[in-house]
Amino acid sequence: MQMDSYYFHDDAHLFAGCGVPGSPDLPFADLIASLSEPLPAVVESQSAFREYRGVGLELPGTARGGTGNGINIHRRMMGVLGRMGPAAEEEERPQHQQQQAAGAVESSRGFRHMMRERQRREKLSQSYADLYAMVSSRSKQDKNSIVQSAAVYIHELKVAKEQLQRRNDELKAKILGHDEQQQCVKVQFEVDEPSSSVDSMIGALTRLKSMNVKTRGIHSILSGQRLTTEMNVETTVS
Amino acid sequence: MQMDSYYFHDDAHLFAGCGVPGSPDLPFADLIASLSEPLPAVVESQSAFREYRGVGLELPGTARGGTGNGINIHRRMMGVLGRMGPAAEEEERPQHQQQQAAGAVESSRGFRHMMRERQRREKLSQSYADLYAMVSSRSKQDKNSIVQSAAVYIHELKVAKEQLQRRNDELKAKILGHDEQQQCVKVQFEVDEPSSSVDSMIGALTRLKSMNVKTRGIHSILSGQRLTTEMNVETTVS
DNA sequence: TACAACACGTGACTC
DNA sequence: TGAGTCACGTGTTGT
Repeated sequence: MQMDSYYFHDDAHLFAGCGVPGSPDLPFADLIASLSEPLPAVVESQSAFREYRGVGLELPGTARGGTGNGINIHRRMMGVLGRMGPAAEEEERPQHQQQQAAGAVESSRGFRHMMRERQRREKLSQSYADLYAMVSSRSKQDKNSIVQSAAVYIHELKVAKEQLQRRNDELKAKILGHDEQQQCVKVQFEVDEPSSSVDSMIGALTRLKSMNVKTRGIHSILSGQRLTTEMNVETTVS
Repeated sequence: MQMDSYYFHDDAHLFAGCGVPGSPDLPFADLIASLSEPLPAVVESQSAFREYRGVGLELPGTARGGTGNGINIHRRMMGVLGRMGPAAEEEERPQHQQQQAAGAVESSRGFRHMMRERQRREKLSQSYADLYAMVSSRSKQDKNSIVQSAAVYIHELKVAKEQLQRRNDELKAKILGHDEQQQCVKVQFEVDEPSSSVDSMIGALTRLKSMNVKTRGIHSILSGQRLTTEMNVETTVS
């Protein structure tokens, strides 16, 4: 008898989504959807897993961790071969406490393992959905596209951020006059009525300063009613 | 007899990685590692897949694509129930060409399916490795961490890029004088020798222009040897 | 010891 | 029909 070894526990329908993968608007949330109609308790195939890890021969000589991967499949095949024993379906066993406890332990272990894996998959699906929400404009809904698009998107964003940062620094340097392409020019003008023009010039200088025009030096000559001022201000070549 | 239904083809060891998942420096490339020692041809379990998709009952009444996810597990369970038939292990069959061809087709189909799935997994692992190279500084190596870190990283990069873009626009507006916080101030000065000062003023204006100081208006009065100029220039309050 | 993470083969489903 | 994708349960390995 060919057993499919699917674990259809009675409580499994509380967790199993078995969703529609190609659903276009719910990409990876099909596991969360709870089932509406209760299953009428068709099978109790827990006993089919009684021999679960029954003849697990261990083969401790396999060097784990490295390049020797071919041994693993051999090992597993040997396990499959060794596990080809009697099926032991749901007939009454000798009710020794040891066997009962062992069976319960084994069964609960497998069940917990399955549940953990199911939760893990669900969590991963949620992470996929979250990531897809970030790249949905440039990616398809399948996992590979999501991961690839995320990688290229992160790369693009990194590059864009870097050159934006550079451009920002350039602009800031331009404003602050810390550009190395700056030049000094002479701005020369004269005002009369220096008693009042001083204030106006100070105001003008203040304005110029507020315009981030940095003055390198000021040479002023007050002669009579005229104030001749020569400023070295920094400017930049465009 | 319980059959595990693992597909251990003879050529399978050419592709099967069976890697070490927790290898710390090769996170997802363990599939690529080829096997060194050839397996000495232990089993030929192709005939175990002779009844592969033998009793696939279809249940066409299930509305696919939507919220009806509970039907799927029922359907699959019905499939499992219905497939609990005679096993048909490796005994000699009547060698009809039709059955032979069918068996070859089925077997090769299952094998190709397995290979495709293996390639798909390998591709996905490569994508994971690529994505991990993008987020390796802030993520662990497991899949869930990679996907989650990628999501939050993309979010952070988006936010950073946006505010960098905003800051950039602000700086650009500050430079170009397109700030809405700008004010007009009067810069008033006078020069004599207007015949030569025109050029100097033009030069000064050019310099001011090259400094991105935008002039709103110029009012010049030439009286005698003096040029009185009043400019409205835009400036910004800090 | 139990748990977490993974790769695997497989059936279901979609296009 | 066939290729592609997915979720599933399972065995294995590292912590």
